[in-house]
Amino acid sequence: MSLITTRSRYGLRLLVELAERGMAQAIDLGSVARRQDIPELYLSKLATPLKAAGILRSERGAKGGYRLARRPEDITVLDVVEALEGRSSLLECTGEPGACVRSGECKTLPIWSGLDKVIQDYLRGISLADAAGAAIDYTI
Amino acid sequence: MSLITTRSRYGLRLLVELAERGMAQAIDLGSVARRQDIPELYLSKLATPLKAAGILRSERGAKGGYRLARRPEDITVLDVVEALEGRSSLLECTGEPGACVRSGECKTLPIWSGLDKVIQDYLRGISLADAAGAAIDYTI
DNA sequence: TCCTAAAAAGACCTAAATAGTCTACTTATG
DNA sequence: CATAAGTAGACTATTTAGGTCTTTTTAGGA
Repeated sequence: MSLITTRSRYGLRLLVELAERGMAQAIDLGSVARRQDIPELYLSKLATPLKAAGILRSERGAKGGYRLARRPEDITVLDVVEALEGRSSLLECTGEPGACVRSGECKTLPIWSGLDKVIQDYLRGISLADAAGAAIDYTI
Repeated sequence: MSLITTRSRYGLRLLVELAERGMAQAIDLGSVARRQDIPELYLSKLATPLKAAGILRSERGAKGGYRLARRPEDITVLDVVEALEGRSSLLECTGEPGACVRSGECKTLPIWSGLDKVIQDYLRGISLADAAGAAIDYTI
């Protein structure tokens, strides 16, 4: 239950690179892996859920590779994180109702739910197009 | 590198209960553990870093126990999370400068730094007094 | 048509973090 | 001085994260 693991971090770097290179041609993972210093076999495992989420399209065979399935403006960082971390919520107790028997009386649950919302709102507000653009200071 | 583990969740429940019961009398962990359904031995291990962080005070001997070291209004959820998770940042690559050799060129780093800030600002904005009060909807 | 480059799929492995337990010891109050 | 409490540290189990290996499938080009 880690919020941001290397899955999200590697995956986002892959997608930002694809966004930068445009959607015209398919790009093979090996070249991305080399440029980004990410193990190719590991990166290839991240591609599967990204395809399932409708973020990537793949083309097999020679001259094959990956390209974005949608425009960079239409893919948010939240889409990527959810596809790769495989859950919508960062906490068991806020995820499914009934996960915690105390949820009715628990005074801390709203705090974690609120945190969840803050995180999701932030990640939803950044698109791949934003990320691919010039270095932006999101901390302001 | 998990953002919110049972350490933070259990620890916050302990502190909220102490905040609710006031600072007048020391409260023993055993009774908190029973009411909150938390293994007492595990809870007792969380007390140590909370003491070190100046959040809890302990009193030994018969009629001993724990009480808050500061007023509930002056303890934020961020204080608690940092004391229990033992780190200030949720990501290696944003934590220490130089942790990632690519940080100069990395287009995704500012996104994670911004996330870090958003989370810290949120947690810093909630005090134990807030949490102990009536159920608040922090998601609004 | 065969060769090669690329994705697909799934088993497998290792290390680290998390959650929790056990035991022995120390301290303070009634 | 008995007892209820905290202190300290080793120990264990489970899960997750990170990464690797192998085989198969697909498509383009000489």
